[in-house]
Amino acid sequence: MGIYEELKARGLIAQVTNEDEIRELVNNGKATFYIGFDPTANSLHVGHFMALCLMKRLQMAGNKPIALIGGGTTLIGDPSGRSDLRTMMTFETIAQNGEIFKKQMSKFIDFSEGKAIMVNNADWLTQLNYIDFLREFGSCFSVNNMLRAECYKQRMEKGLSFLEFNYMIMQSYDFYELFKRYDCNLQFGGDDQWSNMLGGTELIRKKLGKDSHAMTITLLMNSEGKKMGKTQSGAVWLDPNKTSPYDFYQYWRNIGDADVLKCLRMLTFLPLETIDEMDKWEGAKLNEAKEILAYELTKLVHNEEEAEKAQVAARALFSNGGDMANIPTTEFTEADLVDGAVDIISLLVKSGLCPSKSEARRALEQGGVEAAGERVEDFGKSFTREELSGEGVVIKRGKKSYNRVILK
RNA sequence: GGAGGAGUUCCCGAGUGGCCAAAGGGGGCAGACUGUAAAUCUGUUGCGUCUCGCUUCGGUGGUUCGAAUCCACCCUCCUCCA
Repeated sequence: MGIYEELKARGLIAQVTNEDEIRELVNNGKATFYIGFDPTANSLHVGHFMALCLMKRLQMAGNKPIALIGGGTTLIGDPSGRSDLRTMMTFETIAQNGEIFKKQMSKFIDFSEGKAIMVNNADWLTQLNYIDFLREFGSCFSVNNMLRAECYKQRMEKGLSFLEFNYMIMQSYDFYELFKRYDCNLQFGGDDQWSNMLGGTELIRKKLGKDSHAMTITLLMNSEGKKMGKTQSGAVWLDPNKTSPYDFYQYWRNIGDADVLKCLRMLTFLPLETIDEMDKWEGAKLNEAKEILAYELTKLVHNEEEAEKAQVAARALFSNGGDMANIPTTEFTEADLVDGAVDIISLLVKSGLCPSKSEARRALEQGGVEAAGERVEDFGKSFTREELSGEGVVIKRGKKSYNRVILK
């Protein structure tokens, strides 16, 4: 089975420009492909992770990846998949984010000599001269066609600025530039990028008379049709400071039954046969598959040690096995003590279990708080210096949020 | 440039002088049930020194005892005309 067939079996491929030619390229390690990452935040998230995995798989099959940091395109803002206007980002923020992206990517992709390259489209996009560019490339794009693209259609009602309208042209130009510079013959991207990517292949055909290809990755949706990797409090980040390995592990551990197998196929490097075997599991047995998924992904994104810790902590909290040493902990100091003790509301807020005192009160009222294994309903409950020293106190908010508070 | 319409809490959306911290729905959170799943039912959902106070309805000023609601100016978006 070639890499193309494997990608297909894993459900990663959404759309392709020409299946036969792409299969030929990819299976024989003849593709030089690129994926663009717009540095809109100060960390990569789960959505990017999929693309990184895909790059890695293709790299292992002998193809050459180009990671494109969208330092230039981010100055414009991609309207695809968004219903609202993007807020403009400063040049400095974008540059900083780009640097962070670089570091995070190097963990997954081998960027050593000749194996892969990383480029930043700010290098060429910011050098463009408006009039020259319009004459040279503006003539290649039909506004009529662009407006037919799905990503713009959705925005016709809500408002689309000329700035954002240009995004497609910039992305198309990127592909053209990479094609010329590095013989990049294939572009990958999320399925919402399809129209932008076709813009590139068409531009290359018009300007250079050459064929190039595009392929989109299935967007990771859950069974309810929502993008995965998003939580109420935002994206699931790859940066351990933004999403702790424990939370990362828990995100996958809590995934819906209907989505486990899909995630195992798309995101892990477990052999397909192993995954097909798990496909036969049903009911409570699926919980094991979730544990495997959570462990594998935490290992990939962080490392084996962190995955182990997260698993031990989770088992300690949810199934009375393992030890408490690795559960998320908040340290208090003498300065937090009032009359030698800390009240429950402060503990809930400072440990991050509740975002405000009002909410902490509510949680207590509703019987959603446990401390040291006992339900707490009294607002005035407090914990003394002695209780908080040593092993500390494990506080539980709701069914799944735990935090150990300890006095240092 | 002209004419009309809109901007409300996490999201959608009601509210057109006091009874408004603001209906309803979605989402979130908590409780029950369970498998750390889904579905369902119940409660809850601005902040705080919490039977009370403070801050919110695009922005800034104003009218009024009292403004999300009225007035003025500004900003943003939509529709039609140019």
